[in-house]
Amino acid sequence: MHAQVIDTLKKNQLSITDSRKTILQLFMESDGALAHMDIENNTGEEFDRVTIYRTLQTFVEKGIIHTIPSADNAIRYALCKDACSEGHHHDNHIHFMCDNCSTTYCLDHVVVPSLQLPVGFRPSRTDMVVSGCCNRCSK
Amino acid sequence: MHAQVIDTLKKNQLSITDSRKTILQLFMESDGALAHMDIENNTGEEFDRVTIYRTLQTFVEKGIIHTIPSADNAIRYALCKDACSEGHHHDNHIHFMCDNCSTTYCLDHVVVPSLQLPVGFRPSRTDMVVSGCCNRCSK
DNA sequence: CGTTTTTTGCAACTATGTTGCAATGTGGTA
DNA sequence: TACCACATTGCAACATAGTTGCAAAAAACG
Repeated sequence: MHAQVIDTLKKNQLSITDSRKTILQLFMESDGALAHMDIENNTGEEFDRVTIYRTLQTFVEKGIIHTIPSADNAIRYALCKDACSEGHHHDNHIHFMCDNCSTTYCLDHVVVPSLQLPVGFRPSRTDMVVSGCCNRCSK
Repeated sequence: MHAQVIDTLKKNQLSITDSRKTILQLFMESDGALAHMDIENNTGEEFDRVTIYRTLQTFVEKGIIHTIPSADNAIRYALCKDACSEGHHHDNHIHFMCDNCSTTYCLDHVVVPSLQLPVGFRPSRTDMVVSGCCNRCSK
C-alpha cells in the first residue's frame, strides 16, 4: 500500500515528501472524491493549507488526480485510474454526487454517451455530474 | 423587453425592485450564462454584493434561473427556458463552456442521453458540462 | 396615505484559493 | 557521509466567493 504511494510519486518524478505521501495515501484509501477540506480535516495540523493546495495542483498537473466540477462551489478531486493515467487527457468523466451523504463517486466504467452538438461547437472534454441517492444511502 | 421582465417577476410573485429588474434584464439580454462577477461588473456600484447574491438565490428558488456546475470554482447562472420554467425540476442540462472566451452556453435543445448507472444509484439530476471551442471562436 | 411585509445595505464573518519569499528538506554527487 | 543545487514548505498577506444578523428603506396592499 505504502509502496504504491512511493511508486506513483517516483513514476511521476516527484520528490518524496511527507505531504505528498500522506495526501496520496488518503486518496488511495478513500473510494470517493476528496475536497481540500476533507484532506485538511484528515491530516489535522500536520500541513499548511497552502501546501495542500499546491500538492493537489501538482497531482492534477501530473495526471495523478483529476478535478470534478460541482454546483456547490467546492472543487473535488479523485484518483485517476491506471487505465487513464498514461498521460492522456481524461476527456470523459462521469461522477455521481449523493444528495444525502455528499460522497462523490468516480464512475469510470460507465460509458459517456456521445452527443450531437450544434454546428461550430468543438468539444475537448466532457464532464457528466449525476446527483441523486447513492448505493449505500438507498439501502 | 422590459415588459417581459416585470411579467416574469409578477408571475413568480416577487416584488418589483430595481435590483431584480436590472439583473433579470441582464440575463435576458445575454445569450450565455452569467457569474456573480459578470453581474457586479455590469451594474457597477448600483447594488450591494449581498443584494446580488440574494437576488440570484431567489431566482434559483423560483426556477427563473439555474446553476451550472464548473471546475473553476465560480458558479454560473443561466435563464431557464419557457419550456422548463413551469415549476419542474430541471433534471437535465447540457452546458458548453468555451476554453477560449469562457462564454457558457445552455444547450437546451441537445438531448441528454440516458445512461446505465451501477445498481443502487438513483439519479435525480444530470448535468453535462462540455468544454471546448464554441461556434464563435472556431470560425 | 398609513400599515404590514419584503427587500436592501452595511458590517462582520467564514470558506476558498493564490502569491512572494525566506527557511527547510530532498536528491544527486563527490 | 557531506555537500551543493534545486525543489518544496510554511508563513504572511492578499484576493475572491459566499453567508448571516440586523436596522433602515422600499414595495405591496388596504
